[in-house]
Amino acid sequence: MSDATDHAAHVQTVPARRRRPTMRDVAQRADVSLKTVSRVVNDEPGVSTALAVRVRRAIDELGFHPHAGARLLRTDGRTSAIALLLEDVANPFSAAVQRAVENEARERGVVVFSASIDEDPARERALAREFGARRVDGLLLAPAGDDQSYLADELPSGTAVVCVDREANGIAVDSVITTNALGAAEGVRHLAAAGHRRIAFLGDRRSIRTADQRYAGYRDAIASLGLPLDPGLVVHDLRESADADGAVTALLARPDPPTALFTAQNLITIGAVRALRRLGAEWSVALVGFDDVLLADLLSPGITVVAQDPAAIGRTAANLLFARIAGDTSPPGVRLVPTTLIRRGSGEIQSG
Amino acid sequence: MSDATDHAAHVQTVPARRRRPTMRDVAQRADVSLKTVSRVVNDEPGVSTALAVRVRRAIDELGFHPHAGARLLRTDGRTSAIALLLEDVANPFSAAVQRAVENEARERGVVVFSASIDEDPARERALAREFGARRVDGLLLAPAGDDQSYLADELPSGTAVVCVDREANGIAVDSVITTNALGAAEGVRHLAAAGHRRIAFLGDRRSIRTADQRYAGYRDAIASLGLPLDPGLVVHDLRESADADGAVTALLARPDPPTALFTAQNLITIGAVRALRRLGAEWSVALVGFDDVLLADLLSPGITVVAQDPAAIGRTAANLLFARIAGDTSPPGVRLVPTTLIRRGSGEIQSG
DNA sequence: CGACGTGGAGACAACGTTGTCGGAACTGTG
DNA sequence: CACAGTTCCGACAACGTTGTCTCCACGTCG
Repeated sequence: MSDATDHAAHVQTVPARRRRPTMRDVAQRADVSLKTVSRVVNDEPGVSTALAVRVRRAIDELGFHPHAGARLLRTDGRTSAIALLLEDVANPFSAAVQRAVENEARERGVVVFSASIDEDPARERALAREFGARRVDGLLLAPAGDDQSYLADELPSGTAVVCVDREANGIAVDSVITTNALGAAEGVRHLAAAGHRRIAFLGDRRSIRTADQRYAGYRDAIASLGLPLDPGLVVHDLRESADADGAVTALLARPDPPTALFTAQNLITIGAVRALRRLGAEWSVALVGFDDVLLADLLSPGITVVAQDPAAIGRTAANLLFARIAGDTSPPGVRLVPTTLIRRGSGEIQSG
Repeated sequence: MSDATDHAAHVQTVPARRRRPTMRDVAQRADVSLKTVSRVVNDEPGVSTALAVRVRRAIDELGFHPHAGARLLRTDGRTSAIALLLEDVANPFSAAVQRAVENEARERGVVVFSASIDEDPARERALAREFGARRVDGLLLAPAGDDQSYLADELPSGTAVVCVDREANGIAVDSVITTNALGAAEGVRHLAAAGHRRIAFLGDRRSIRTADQRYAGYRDAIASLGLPLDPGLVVHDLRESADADGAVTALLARPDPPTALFTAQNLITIGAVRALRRLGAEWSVALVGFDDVLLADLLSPGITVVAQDPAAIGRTAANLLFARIAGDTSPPGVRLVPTTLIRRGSGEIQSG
């Protein structure tokens, strides 16, 4: 058994803290001027090979590392860093977006600061300020609050901003969002096509713009299908899996229960599935969820979903941001990323 | 339908790029000295209220934002930033670790840079250098390569380092890791307790230390149970879900197939489940997976797993790192985070 | 042989901030 | 009124780096 392998051999201890060597130290050791060291470090021309070698040896011997902050100060250029503010990096959707952004950033040698907002507008603003002070080149933001006009105050002018997953409000910036209303409507119509007339809606807080758009899609689809909109079948404000579980349990206990469920967010979908299982109703009540879930295909029945494309969202947003950083000044707009209906069984259960 | 809501009203355009205001500009406008502005910004004593008000108004009018880089340069203090280098932020395990680290960092007003290494040692080193140049206070690293002695060269002296999920090699730093061998052994013994004698092992690349430790646990358990170690039942090098699917298919096609599977990583577990389903063997072949999977409880049968505790790992590692940053110089060591066996059905299928 | 590039190298200032110190304007005391 | 003690404020230097300019030692060409 070897959970903690022995690594006493070849250990190189981290040197004790001391003043970090600077270019001046290198210059002294190599017996050249400060500027010559700078030239070598930046691969500027105009240094003879002999000197360059001497300088490089001094750099190695001293363990010199250029100070990115000082360089930035002098050049006042880009920091080659962007900030990514998402709802919660642990949510699979956010994680996929983050990964896509990182891929784009990597290609450009840009690093990514990331942080979770947790649906807290105050935290959203504080984080924006924080990263603004660090002079990020751009900010990718999934807004939690309903007004982002504060960005004009908190961000140094010149900081590019692109919103992901949700639109910004009160400020003119690009947004990249899922076709929430269209996708939700498609999911609802899919259920109606299987004969369902009593389709429940289970959603997150309506203050979340995407949640509201998905509800709008539900409402529109119900109306265009000529079905009555029964407020008793609509539940908002579900924040976590367990809330959805409870809501489904309550809905199915009604005298006139729904025959189909539309769950408007991934954690809600999971809670609903749990409830249906417990009630033994997974094969009698139809279900379509918004946003895909890992393993959804392996359940019985498989979960039919309106899948988002987080990778496309992240990629598109990152590209827009880098274009802005590079100087693109075209009028900002909204990019829509389409959804895909994936049939797996739960959404094809017939009514009655 | 309203996926793109109209936000033409109340739009406040981002000002065009211009020189960002500095303290000097503020000083000029408020008709005070540069230093007085500095005092106000940092809430230092020794400024009359009247002046402070004037300065603050000037700051607002100009939209001044302190330059974190310049401040750092002067104080040569902490950057209040740490870097988090994980295998892949999109993997649920990594995402959970990241989230836990972020929680700890948030309490301390520290921001987190994060990046994915993707099992590429060269990238690991490049990222370490990158963040070192940005003078992060500390580095949280899930090493991909098998030697981290390069850290002594790439990192400015004084940068704290703690390894997560995997131990470092060639350098004396703290590590926080799961009890991989013990956990794997427990999973295997659990299968043996259900009467299985032919238990297959499916694992990732052995170059990954955790993968190797889990295999060691498997081997030790098999030996201590007095079972023969059949090399034909051991498959390494499974990199993704599909690889595992193929491996299981091949194993079960053998004349003497295993009656139980131990899958040593979450994606491998998923691939194995897919294969079992396709072969209709999910109720006849037992399965225990290492690392938990979302929705594992809703499958039929539920997937029995040896669950890791990524939140505890992240929390512990972050706390260790902050202690080091604060000056803790006690000898570095390895912290082990225990696993938990969660019985859900697939691991309790009896042999024969 | 003199004027002229040309390429290598260094001196100096500047980026935006903060620490140190010194000075001016008050206050209260003998 | 002289004096010390406060309180408030500003001049200056420094942090580590890079842009600009200058200088010097070459060779080269007319």
